[in-house]
Amino acid sequence: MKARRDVFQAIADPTRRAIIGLLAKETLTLNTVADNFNMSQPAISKHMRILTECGLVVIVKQGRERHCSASFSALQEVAQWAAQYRHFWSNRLDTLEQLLNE
Amino acid sequence: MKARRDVFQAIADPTRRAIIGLLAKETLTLNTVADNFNMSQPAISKHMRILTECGLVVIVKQGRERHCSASFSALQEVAQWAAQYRHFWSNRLDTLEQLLNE
DNA sequence: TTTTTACTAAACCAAATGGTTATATATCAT
DNA sequence: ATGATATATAACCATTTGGTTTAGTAAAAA
Repeated sequence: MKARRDVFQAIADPTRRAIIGLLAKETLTLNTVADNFNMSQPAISKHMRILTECGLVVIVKQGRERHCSASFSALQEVAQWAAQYRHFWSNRLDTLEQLLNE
Repeated sequence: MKARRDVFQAIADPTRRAIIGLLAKETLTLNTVADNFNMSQPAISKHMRILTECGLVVIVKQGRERHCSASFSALQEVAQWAAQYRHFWSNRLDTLEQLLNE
């Protein structure tokens, strides 16, 4: 697995986006997260590792359990990247879209 | 290559994000785009195909040239997905809001 | 102390990704 | 008609991805 994680690459996977969605509601243990998906616990463990490596999830060890919480500040990079192009779809359509919609 | 394209997966690659950045300034032919990167023309052709498949780029054939323009409405999905978690990092909301209101 | 439980780590695998080079094709210029 | 240009397509390749199963380990429960 790659050493340095990128948040854009982390959210590319739908399972990982779903994990973030779950953790937005509440902190969950790794196994509880895994219960929500149709895949093995080690698979979720791997996804969780990717999410922690880019700062989207923080894991707190509590006994034998791993309590996973989302850390949304890492999403700012994504939000800002998308937002820089916002004027292209907000006030007006870009010229090409205008052409296509005619 | 996968049949159905996902915008999250499309923007996961830094080269493709850079292409979007270029096309935000102006419409460019495929070769002109390729000139901006240290990779072959077929490589850019492939990236462009992924970008068109998820609606982020529209290509207009003009003679032997392919005029590529960004179509940013596909980014709304990304912006909205990130925005739903915005209140979690709202202490820095002012910065993002400034950006959005530009 | 023994056995569950919660998780990690390792070995493995098929498929996808991101690149290459070589070749084909259509259009434009001469 | 011939050659150059813009791009596509194909074949190929190494690496990454996303999953699996099978151990191992540490903590809790019995």
